[in-house]
Amino acid sequence: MADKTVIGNTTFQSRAYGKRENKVINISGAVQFDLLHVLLRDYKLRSYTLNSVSYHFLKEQKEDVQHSIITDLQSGTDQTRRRLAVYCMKDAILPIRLLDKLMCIINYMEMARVTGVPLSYLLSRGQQIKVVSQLLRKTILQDLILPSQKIEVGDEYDGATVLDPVKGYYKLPIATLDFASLYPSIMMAHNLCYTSLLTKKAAAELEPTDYIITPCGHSFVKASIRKGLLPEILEHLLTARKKAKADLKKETDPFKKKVLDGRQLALKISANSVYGFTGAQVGKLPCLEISSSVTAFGRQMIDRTKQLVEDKYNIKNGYKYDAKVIYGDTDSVMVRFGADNVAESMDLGKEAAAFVSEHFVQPIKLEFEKVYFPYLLISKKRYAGLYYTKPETYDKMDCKGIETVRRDNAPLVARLINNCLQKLLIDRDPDGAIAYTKNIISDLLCNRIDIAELVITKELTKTEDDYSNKQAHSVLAEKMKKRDAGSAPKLGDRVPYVIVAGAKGAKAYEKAEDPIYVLENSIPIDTKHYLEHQLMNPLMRIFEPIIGEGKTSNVLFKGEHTLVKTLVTAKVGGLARFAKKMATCIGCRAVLPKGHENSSVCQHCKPRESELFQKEITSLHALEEKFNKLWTQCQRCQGSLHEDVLCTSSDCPIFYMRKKVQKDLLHQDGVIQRFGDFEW
DNA sequence: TAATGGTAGGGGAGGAAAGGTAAGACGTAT
DNA sequence: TACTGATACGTCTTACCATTCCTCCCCTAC
Repeated sequence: MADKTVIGNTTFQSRAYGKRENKVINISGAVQFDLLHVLLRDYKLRSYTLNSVSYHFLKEQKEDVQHSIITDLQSGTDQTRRRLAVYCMKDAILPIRLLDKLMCIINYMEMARVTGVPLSYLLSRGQQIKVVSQLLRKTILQDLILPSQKIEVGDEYDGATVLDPVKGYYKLPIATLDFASLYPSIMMAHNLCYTSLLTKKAAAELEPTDYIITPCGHSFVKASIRKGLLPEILEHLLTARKKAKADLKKETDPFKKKVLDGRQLALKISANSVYGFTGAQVGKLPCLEISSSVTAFGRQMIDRTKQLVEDKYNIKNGYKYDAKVIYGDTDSVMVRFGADNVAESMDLGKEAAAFVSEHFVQPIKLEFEKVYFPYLLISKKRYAGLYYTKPETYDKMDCKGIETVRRDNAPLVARLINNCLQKLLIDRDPDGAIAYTKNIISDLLCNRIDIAELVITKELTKTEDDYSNKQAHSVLAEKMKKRDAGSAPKLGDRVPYVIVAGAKGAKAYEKAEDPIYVLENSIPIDTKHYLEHQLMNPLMRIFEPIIGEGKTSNVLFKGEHTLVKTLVTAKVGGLARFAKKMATCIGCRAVLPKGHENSSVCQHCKPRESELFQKEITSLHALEEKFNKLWTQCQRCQGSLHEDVLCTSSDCPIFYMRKKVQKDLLHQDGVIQRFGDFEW
């Protein structure tokens, strides 16, 4: 007998995944596997609409039909109902294709098997349940019972050390040494577990050789006396991962290769979340003695590593150069050995990794991972460089923390910075980068940048009332709710917006607007805001170390390219409401005298009227051609060349272009109309 | 209600507070 | 000579601004 299916509300909240409100239904005998949740958890994207995700992974789009049109389509003709059906079918087929392509089911099944939780838990619950499940698997073998602890909120504990970076642009290879699975290996090496934790009293009764005292003053009994559960779980996970990695290397079939890769990834994630579990204060079994000891060991180790490397690799000890640790974060150190070629740096890196590993308890191991050459170190957690794993060629350009990998800026910024870095790091062509940047700035100020490139998105992490400061995306979300509650962003959604021209001194949240609304109402963009608040600082940060402090600002932001601004006037709000539009001459833009408002040109330009008419006709044709191209492209996308385009996909650059050209076309048509009585 | 991995850190934006300046108010001397 | 009004000038208050600092918020590194 099947249960009655009912709809319920759930909220899920965690620091990693944010807060979301969902509807749930119970279906007996079937596992519900929501692709949206998979994507939200596993991929960091600028937008999570089916359209945008499909384009991202499958390079395929679907028609986006606004909910208000659906009723019209249904109650229309056979033809419109057919379109609705196609739309619905696409809605169903795309998720399946995505599931397939991303191998979601396979990876999630692997995870479920490794951690021992039902498949549905992986999407409806957090990380903790997986660790609890593994703990229970172990405790049952040892006849232990997991206590049901009352949750009490304690203080936060100290985390990892981030070494102060020696900022700058490095033209010498920088070797990177990493501890492999740092926190799990610390827990294994020092036998840190609930079952090995000693009270002060218990420690006093033991021989000093039987237990260790961690850097933050907690005592744990050694594995020889009693081996902890957590180290056992971790061992199991990491040996399984090693095996999966070895199998992965042997495997030739690309499909099975992906499966094994998914498996080893799942194992890595599980191992890492064991530490997080002990530090999760709002959790099943928090144990800050363990988590704070783990981080304390980590802090000690990174300082030690820095010292060991710098003390050994110097001219005094017979090496060619003095090595210098220029940066390090949690489990890694970046070393400038001084060698000027990648191969030599790699050799030194490998040697140093082996040397340092000797100084730590098994299974802690420092590994040589890669060389950056050249390397641009901007600040803590922000750097870029060419990534070498073999001496011959670089594998990729690696960017950490900077605008190219962040989702909370305009795509224009990410693209510009990325291209500049390519020119600076790969081509080593600062002049080319500067010229390119100037071009883009000029394009921006002249309104030649496509609006899709200017859309900023931010996640709505709480409801309006919970925000103590006004934020652009939350204020806009509220505004959109008033316009149309159905399509407005909800809690946990990413809100797209652009900054439009507004009164002088207006706050950003007053100038944020829905991109589609902007298009439909031809609201001008505040290009200056984009230059000053989006482009300027990131550009300064990457250019300054390379072309020199002080002069960057002059080179990039002063000069002709910033003067070609076209004046834009707002059509809504501000003073614009009181301004009266005057008819101007199409030839010279002079204001037409009273009584002549309907003419096309002024007296002065009259002789050139036919020439001007030709010019306007030409640009009309150009626009028409452009529009036709975009229209056909959209028709192709919707899969029929015989029907109107209804799509309003706010993630599609073509949609924005089509809308813009449509507006331009209308305007141009108006211009032509003014020549009305022109005689040939 | 039950359930929600961790800390470190950069950087943009808003908002309060402290600081600077010009205009006006007021008093005084001539 | 006494009184009054006009003017100039200095000091204080006030309103308005730009700047600084702190906090919130988002996102990322590990």
